[in-house]
Amino acid sequence: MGTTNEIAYSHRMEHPSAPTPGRLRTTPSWLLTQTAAHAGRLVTTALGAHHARGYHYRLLATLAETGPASQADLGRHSGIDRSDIVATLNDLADRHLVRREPDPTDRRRNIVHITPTGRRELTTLQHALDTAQDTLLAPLDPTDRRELVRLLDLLLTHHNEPKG
Amino acid sequence: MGTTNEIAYSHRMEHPSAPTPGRLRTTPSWLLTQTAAHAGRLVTTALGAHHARGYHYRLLATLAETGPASQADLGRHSGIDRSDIVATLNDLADRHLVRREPDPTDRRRNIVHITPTGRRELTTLQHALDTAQDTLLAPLDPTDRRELVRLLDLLLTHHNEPKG
DNA sequence: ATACCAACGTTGGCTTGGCCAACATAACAC
DNA sequence: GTGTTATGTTGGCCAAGCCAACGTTGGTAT
Repeated sequence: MGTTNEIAYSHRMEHPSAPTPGRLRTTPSWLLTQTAAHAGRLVTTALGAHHARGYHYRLLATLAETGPASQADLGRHSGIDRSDIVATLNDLADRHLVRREPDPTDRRRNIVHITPTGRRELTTLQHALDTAQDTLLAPLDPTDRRELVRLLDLLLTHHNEPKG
Repeated sequence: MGTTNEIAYSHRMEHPSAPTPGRLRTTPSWLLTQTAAHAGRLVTTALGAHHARGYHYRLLATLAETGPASQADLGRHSGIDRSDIVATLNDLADRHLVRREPDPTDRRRNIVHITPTGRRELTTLQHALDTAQDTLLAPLDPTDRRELVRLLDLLLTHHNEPKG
């Protein structure tokens, strides 16, 4: 525990690359956030090539899966805050990837539709993302990839539905 | 591939909690960023109770491991940008957890020392973080935990040293 | 019916983490 | 000496994730 790490440091050391710490390399939260950062960079780059961000893809994907939905429902399904939904939908609507229509049965709600153009854009983004996944998982064989997905899914499921 | 997902949606559906999408649940980058978000919340909360943020802990931990170091070296070891190092060190120095001294052999550099108080604070933060790790990994048995760490470490190592 | 409360879309703002550009100073290489 | 590189620092940007508030509308209880 309270070991005093008075390591004699050599001034003029020439670290070639980036010698990563030791404590952190076994800290799950550190590993998660760091790998997530790498993943995020890959995804951002992949989507950025098509002028999209993570929220754009997430909303299009959610919309394609659930069908037309209210903004509140979209938020619940995609895990995006109501307020961020608004801004993202504005972007998507400006590019005609999405259409807002009033819900005749509830004048508070908008029913959001994905347009054919939006569906095409989603396909494009999906391809870009698939490539990014491959780059991300490059060092893992198929078995390890499935294992990783399994473990992460376990964590996500557990922390999403606290139930009690 | 291009399957048209025209799912008939039931207006007035009463989703109790948050029905997560399907495409995303098998997308590694999504799983990573989402679990990382959960991890981040836990860490932020844990550290926040002691008025610290991630950068504060990272710097203190790095400092304790490497011993006194220049700010540039700290940045390289911790993976934090030079400019962010400055601000974080300002915070830490204000709370006397860290001390900046001029490097007599190189007047550009500061040699940053962790103070005894800083070391105590680090221990406190470490405890808080350890607890957070347990909360994070709650649904995983020891074998799965080791497996997760192994896989994430593989990814991190691969993406950190591109070698080429 | 009236009063109350909950949900919706929207606006605006805030925080973390991660970047990048620029600049003055200082060290180093030629 | 000239030019290049490293350092600390300032200031700014972006994406993701939040939260509070407000006006409008629906539903519920009285």
